[in-house]
Amino acid sequence: MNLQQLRYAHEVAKRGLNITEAAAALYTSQPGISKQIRLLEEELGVDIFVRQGRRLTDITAPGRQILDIIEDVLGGLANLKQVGEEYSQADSGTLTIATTHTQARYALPPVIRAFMARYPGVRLELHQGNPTQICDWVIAGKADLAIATEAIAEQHELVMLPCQQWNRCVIAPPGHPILEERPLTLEAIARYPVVTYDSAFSGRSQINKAFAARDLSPNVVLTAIDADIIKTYVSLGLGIGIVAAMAYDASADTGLRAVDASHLFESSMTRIGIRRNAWLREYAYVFIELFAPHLARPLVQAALQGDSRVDPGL
Amino acid sequence: MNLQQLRYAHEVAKRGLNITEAAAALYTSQPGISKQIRLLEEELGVDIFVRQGRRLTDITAPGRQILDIIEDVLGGLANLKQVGEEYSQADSGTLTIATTHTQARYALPPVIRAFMARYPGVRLELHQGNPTQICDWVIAGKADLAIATEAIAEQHELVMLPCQQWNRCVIAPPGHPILEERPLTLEAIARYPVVTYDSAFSGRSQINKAFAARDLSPNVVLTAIDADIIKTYVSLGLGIGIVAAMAYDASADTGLRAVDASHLFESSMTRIGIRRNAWLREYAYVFIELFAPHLARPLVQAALQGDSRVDPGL
DNA sequence: AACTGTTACGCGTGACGTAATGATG
DNA sequence: CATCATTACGTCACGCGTAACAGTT
Repeated sequence: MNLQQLRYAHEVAKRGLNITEAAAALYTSQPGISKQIRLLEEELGVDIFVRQGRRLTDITAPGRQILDIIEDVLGGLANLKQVGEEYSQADSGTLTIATTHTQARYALPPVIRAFMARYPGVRLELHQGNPTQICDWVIAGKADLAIATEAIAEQHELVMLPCQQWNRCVIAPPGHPILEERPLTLEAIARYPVVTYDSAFSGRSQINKAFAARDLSPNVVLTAIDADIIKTYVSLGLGIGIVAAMAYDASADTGLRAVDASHLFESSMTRIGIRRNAWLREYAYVFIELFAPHLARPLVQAALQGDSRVDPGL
Repeated sequence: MNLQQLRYAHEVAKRGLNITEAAAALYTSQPGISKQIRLLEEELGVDIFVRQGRRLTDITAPGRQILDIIEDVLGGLANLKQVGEEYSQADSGTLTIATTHTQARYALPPVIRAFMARYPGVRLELHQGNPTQICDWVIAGKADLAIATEAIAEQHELVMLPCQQWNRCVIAPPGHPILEERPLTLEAIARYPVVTYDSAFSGRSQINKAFAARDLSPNVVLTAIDADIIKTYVSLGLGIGIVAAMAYDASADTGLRAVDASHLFESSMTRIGIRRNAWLREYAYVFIELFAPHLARPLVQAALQGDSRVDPGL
């Protein structure tokens, strides 16, 4: 058995059972992969892939289990490298964070500022995407941490740690009648055109749920993936906006007014997602704790080991 | 990086940092191991072992973490092989159980009989040892399951699943005055010479604890690692015995009488120990469920994944 | 006809074993 | 002097790439 064989099988599975594509991705030849996979299957005594004639069409039952284990093993190898880097260059390296616009724009800046001051040698990479992409990146090892809201129903490969709870507010241009509604109701909101998040983002599902529960269908005239866009169009008078409360800054958003809407929508939870069993660099733990002070290192480590007892409240 | 390198480093660490010995154990040459380990260290950029001159004297801090990860990776490889065997020969293979005399003699026979009837093609191996050895065997991959009482305070590498609770009884030759004590007390027991388990076994610690709590020091004249020896000497009149209740069989042990002692000693728990993240053969799950019917497969699997929420009461 | 996986084959690297050397107690 | 790790070196095998071949759509 061979590490390459494991990498090959993994990549082929990842690339939709296409050996040619896997070969290209790994900068090697198709025949090499083909052969090594057959050798692996031979050694294990089980086929991993279903072949119809000369084409891979599916993964066998044992194949699924084998690929799961291979993922663990390859994750372990990545961890080994991390340990090496940690000790050979403790204060330099890269921290890659996959996150959404909302987090990157409103929640992360002070954290990143503090982090950079503390670890000037660490290169920070911020990858922006939707919650699904973000999680995939972390699972694939392309990012160390995912930071998002509602980020996908507990994937097995990821450990999700609760960070902050946040609520929404309704924004409108000054003088808009919605600002006079006391108390603010869903029914009132439903009377005006609404601008809010795209359905893949920022707990848009919470918003839908709240309206659905009252049998209301808001007139959503525009959806965006970030609050800045929403605010822009609300200023233009396109409608009223529903955004994360943290996205409204009274002093900066002078052309807008906001009304708290905590009571209308279930609050959302920002979470950090980390690959299960991942080995994190020292500075990654520091980053996490800067972002969510209650997530102290030992807690995070216990959670990474799959200890579900550790569920740090909020 | 290379699987061999990982195996080498692992074996060297296991063999007390002796490359020569590791080479012998792996049927290869010292220079090969020496070189491959250096290559691994070079690739990771960190020393795993502390060298004083030409001798390995210790493991470095990163080395400890690296070796931990290596253990996981090698465990994964073992799991791959298991999957292969499971599917290539579903009903044949080997199940290796490490256990103590008490379990092997009194608790396991009916289970093993049932198991053998169901899986005639599976070779059963029973390795007998003390709780410490038993756990080590499972961790080292020499055995699939450990079955023991009080088997060591929760090792991180092992998942321990509670199986049965059991109590003790006092045995004595017919006519012995202890048999007339109603109710039986620790003080009464302390008046006679006692024969019981060796301190490494069968919750001997529970016995000590009970006496210590009353400031009594029983006159232990003989300790043994199994109940058969104890019973033999009790029959000879050497003293009274304290054994697991399951070890006394009124119909078979005609030269002995027993008195329940559940109220005197804290009850003990038989547990099954399995390597964390191990991949078990189908028949291993069946065996576990035969032994402890409440330990259904999904429960055991969840526990193996390190899900500590799963703590199946008794 | 285009695409994809498999077989055949030759090359080069790299892992391994033997022998020799260097440290250490 | 015995033990043990490291260096040096030759050998062999295995993984890889190229080329040709064989199914699939």
